[in-house]
Amino acid sequence: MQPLALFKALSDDTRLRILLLIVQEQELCVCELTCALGLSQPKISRHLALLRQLGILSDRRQGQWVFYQLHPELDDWAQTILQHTLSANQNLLTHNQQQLAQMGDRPERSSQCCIASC
Amino acid sequence: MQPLALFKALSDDTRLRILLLIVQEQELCVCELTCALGLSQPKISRHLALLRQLGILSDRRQGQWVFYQLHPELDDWAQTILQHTLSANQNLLTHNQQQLAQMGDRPERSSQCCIASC
DNA sequence: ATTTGACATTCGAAATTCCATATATATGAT
DNA sequence: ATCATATATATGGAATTTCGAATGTCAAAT
Repeated sequence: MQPLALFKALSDDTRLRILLLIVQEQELCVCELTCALGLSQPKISRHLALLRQLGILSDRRQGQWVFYQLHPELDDWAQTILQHTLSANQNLLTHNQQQLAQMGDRPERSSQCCIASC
Repeated sequence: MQPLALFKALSDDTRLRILLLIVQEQELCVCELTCALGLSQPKISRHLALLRQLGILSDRRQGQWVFYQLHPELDDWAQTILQHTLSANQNLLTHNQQQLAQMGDRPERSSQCCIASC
């Protein structure tokens, strides 16, 4: 991951918030992000596609939902940048986290579920 | 310094290199940057003006030359981001550093000079 | 098979960013 | 004063990015 590519990805408010929220929450689906950011679904989706193509995020489908998380093979330095940006700027996400907390009917995760039924 | 503002500043190759070089070298003047990056003087100058207006760089004039360094009041987290980006991507600047090393007639610094003559 | 909800993609318009060229200013030396 | 060097700014156009609206796709449920 070239520094320039990472910083271009981070130079848009929507993408920056998406990434910091995901760093914070580990994994979020499109509808949760749409709700947390209060933006249209196509807009969120377009930026997620960009972050996926860059190798910053990875996605997994679970039924109707698509969950995004940091790509497991994202360079250490990039992960550190994100982590450090988050912890030094927690206040930025306050409103988004409230929106997420108020959201009803959030989909359940079943990735690390019990053995048999999966 | 808002994260978005910093990342927008870093999302251009010229500005990214300028900043990383300055982090590495502490202080550089316009002609040194022009030489190290192999770009036109107006181009360098325009990006420096932008970084100055954002409060990322500060400048001081010394005779004919204007030297730029990281703004002393730049947020800690921003400095950390820059420092970490540099140390994890030293290879990016190899060519620029060679150009700088080959440059003749580099201006002398006299900021921390002796008492009387200044 | 159809419907529904979640998500992705396409397209043209609008906004932003970038650059090259030209020009202006400041300093030091003659 | 004048000239050369170093640096700054202004302008116009090209290239890139972003967005909204409409449309397409996929999976589960009926």
